[in-house]
Amino acid sequence: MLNNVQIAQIFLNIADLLEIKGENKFKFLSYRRAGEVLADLPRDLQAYANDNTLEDISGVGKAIAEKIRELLATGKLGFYERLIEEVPETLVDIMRVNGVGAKKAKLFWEQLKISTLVGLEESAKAGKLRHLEGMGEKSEQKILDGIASLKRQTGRMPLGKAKPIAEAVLNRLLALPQAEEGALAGSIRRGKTTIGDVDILIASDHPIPVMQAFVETVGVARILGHGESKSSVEMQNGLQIDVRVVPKSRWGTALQYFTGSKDHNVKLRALALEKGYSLNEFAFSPVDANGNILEDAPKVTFDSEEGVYAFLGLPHIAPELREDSGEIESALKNTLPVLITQSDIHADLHMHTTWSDGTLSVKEMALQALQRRHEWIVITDHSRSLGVANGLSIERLREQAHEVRQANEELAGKIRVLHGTEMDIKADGTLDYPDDVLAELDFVIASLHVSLSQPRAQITERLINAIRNPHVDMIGHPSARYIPDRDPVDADWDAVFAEAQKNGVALEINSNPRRLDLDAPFARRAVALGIPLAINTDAHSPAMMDDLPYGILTARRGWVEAKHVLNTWSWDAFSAWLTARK
DNA sequence: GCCGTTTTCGGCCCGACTGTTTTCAGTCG
Repeated sequence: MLNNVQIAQIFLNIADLLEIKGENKFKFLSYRRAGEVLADLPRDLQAYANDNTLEDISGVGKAIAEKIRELLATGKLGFYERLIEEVPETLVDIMRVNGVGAKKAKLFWEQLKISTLVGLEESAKAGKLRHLEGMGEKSEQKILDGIASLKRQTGRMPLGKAKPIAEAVLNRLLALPQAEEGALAGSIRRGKTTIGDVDILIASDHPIPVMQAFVETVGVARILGHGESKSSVEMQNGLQIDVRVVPKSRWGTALQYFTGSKDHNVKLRALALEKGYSLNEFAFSPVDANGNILEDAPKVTFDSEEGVYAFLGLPHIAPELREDSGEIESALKNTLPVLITQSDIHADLHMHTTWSDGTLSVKEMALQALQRRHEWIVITDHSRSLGVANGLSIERLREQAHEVRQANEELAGKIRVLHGTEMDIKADGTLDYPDDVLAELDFVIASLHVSLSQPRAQITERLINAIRNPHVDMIGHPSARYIPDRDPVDADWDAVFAEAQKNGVALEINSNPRRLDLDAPFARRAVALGIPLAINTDAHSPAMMDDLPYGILTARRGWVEAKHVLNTWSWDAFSAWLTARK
């Protein structure tokens, strides 16, 4: 059976092929939008189909819902098969080359019978492209550069890797005397799990020297564009960075605009039009009844984002929510969530020590946690079957209890240290410690680490079996994905969530930027179902304790409030929750 | 093809940069 991502990809391909065909713009845009939405759903499309709620998905109407049903039922789509007989499917690869869009793809295909990336590269090398209308030597070279770049690319970069690079570039630009203000915008500011390219915004009345400094930044491999107020570069590690410079007086509209997402902005502009204004990155411009800008009328500008939203009659919408997934409707009704912030967290329920594969002792971890103002932590080393991580035998687990007790005595009044485990859910579905051992612990995490490619039924059964054990308090990194190398496990998440809801078992949002698991759409679903969450670092070293901001970003993207998260609660509330579970 | 607190029909965002042009189309975000 096709999964959501595969079905989404088919719609994205349809969009590209329809665009090449010259089909109505809004038609192919609808397919593209559907593709983008489907890739990010928190449930299987089959589940929506079963509930008859496919058309409740934003961007999915009657026609696309019908196509999804056909794909689910047969694994094929007649419409798509007929389309790729007309337009070669491989043209979508050509459109991935920087500088090649639908029109160029069509041109190469019709004039030179080029339908593959290899064919495009050969023709460009042979100097055949330059003679086509609208093409020249420079465009031909640009295409060759684009193909080379595509070959280097390893896909989107994890947030945790891209963000520090982006911040370093931003700080260099902010050090320039001409730069008045600067910020990361785009998907990094929204906290997306993976980053396609980096957007940086600088406020300055002297953009040219800022642009010059940017394209000369250390680590730049290639300059993709270099204008007065906008430039793009490709870094040596393949990351693309775009910088825009705007005057300080327009900072608010510009930061809003360049933070996106595209769909969020489209909705905001529609809202602006209802109020008689056209909104762009510079200002609100009054329009006439036909939507034409009144050139003589004064434009409205804002130096803060709050001003932009207020002008539209909205409270400020946090960047993490700006995905057009209901945030504007919610803002209009004044029912936006009060999103969790890092300062709400005062505990960490998942951390490792030298007892298994961590780098510090129990007390040393506790001292590190204390430095980060935590009130309590849970030591959760690996369990016995995870040999590669030096998992604890029952005997060693009991010895560790003594060390935890000792740390508590030494740190009394400063921080509480709880004794827990990150216990493996074994391949056969059984748990790694017997119930009587689990009963001795303060907090029990159950996690998947092995046999992650099992079929759906088996993975689901393992998770559900763990949730049903009365001693299990939380499922750690539930999908076990590892970005970008390992996909999430294939499970019936509807069933898993239902079981967690029934048993009051918490689900983790793991802050490790390679995990970020639960992902935001799943976190949002957990909130809707009233399943408690915990945002933990899974720290194996003190440095990893500082990954917490990534977990917070993910939670905020999932509309999570502090009250939904166990480690924001007071000690009394948390211990009462634990006691009630025992 | 989708969508609706004006609408079930008639809208659907818009500017910078590039390379090719002699005034603009294509691409991108």
